Amino acid sequence: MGEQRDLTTLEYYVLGLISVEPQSGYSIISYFEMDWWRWRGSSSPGSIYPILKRLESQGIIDGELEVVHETRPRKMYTLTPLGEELLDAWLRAPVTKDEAGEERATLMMKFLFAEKRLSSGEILKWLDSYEEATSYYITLLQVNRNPMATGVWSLHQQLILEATLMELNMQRTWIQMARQRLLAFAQNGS
Amino acid sequence: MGEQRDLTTLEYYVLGLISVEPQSGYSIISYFEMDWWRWRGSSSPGSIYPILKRLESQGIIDGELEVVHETRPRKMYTLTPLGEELLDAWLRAPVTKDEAGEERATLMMKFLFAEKRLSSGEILKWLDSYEEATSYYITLLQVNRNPMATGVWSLHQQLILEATLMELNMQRTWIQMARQRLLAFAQNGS
DNA sequence: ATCGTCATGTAACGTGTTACATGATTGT
DNA sequence: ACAATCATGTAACACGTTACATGACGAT
Repeated sequence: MGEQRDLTTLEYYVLGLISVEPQSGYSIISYFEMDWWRWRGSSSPGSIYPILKRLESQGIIDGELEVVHETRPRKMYTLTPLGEELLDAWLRAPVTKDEAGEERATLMMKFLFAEKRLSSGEILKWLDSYEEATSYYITLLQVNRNPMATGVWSLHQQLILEATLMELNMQRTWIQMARQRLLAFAQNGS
Repeated sequence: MGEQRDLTTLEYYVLGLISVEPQSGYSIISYFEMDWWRWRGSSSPGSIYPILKRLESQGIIDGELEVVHETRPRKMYTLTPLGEELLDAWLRAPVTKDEAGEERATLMMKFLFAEKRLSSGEILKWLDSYEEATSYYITLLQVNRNPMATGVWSLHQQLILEATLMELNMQRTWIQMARQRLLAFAQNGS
């Protein structure tokens, strides 16, 4: 108990994977190697096994040797109540302005794990905060866009600003689309 | 000289800033604090000063105390020929498939510093490689998109795939726009 | 006189990377 | 018999973060 230090993104990723179903160190590493939706970081044994030890010693996950039948023994980890609490708090946390500007990969990761752990109401609330943070950034950047026309910014700087704005607008469009799909799903389960 | 170790992204960032104009440790830190186009990383004295020492000891940058007039003394760094060579090689390197999927911020940083260091021909070639890498990813993901319809993917997984595709398409659109603007600029300097 | 800014540094720390080591089981 | 895969670990290292320390100069 005592002070609860902040977990790293990688640690939350591990928690998320375990929350979907119990995992061994090896299965977590394999998952990172598939890497279907672009999470940066190779995550070799050198990071995963120490993380599992760390989380276990803090009572966040619980590992026990699988009953050996047909296959080699492996240590399967599940979330403890504390682990569930930490993960859910992290998933529920509203998106801040800073997160909207960077780290889309992390946000998508949250969104992925939220599917099975949060209620649709909570997920919609989270999307709202995401949209708000994104909109905040868009207006902020558009203020900077004016001097852009007057030649304060170089050509490349202008183009980079343009790219950032395009990305933020894309994010907003996606959020709206996601919300509608979630609502449609909730209504007729299609 | 011996083996030339790889520089980190942060080190290249520092090189880029110095290439634009000579910098002191303090001015570099201030630049990071402005942070106008979203580069992740606070970059406090604890990282910048060691980097400057490291780069200087390797003959990549050259620092000398500014002649003191009116203001306090500070160590201003410039690129050595080796430093210019390393920076330019990094800027010129074609975008790989991996970089296209992640790290847009780093690519934009390259694009920023390329403005003053590469010829427009080289920049256009770089954009071509960027587009190729992006297109590669788009086709790769669209293959994965089919099973999506058949219900292998969960709703959230589908949406995340959708977001990734939207981002990649946005990047491609931006690349094409950037190319046209660069060409227009080269022709009539508007 | 004192506060904020300019300016440079260091020391402890945490975390992820790289590389290595081990060994059992399954497939050919 | 041998290679590939499953499975777990550790030790050295590099890098960035946090926090601290120092001090000169300019403004109020």
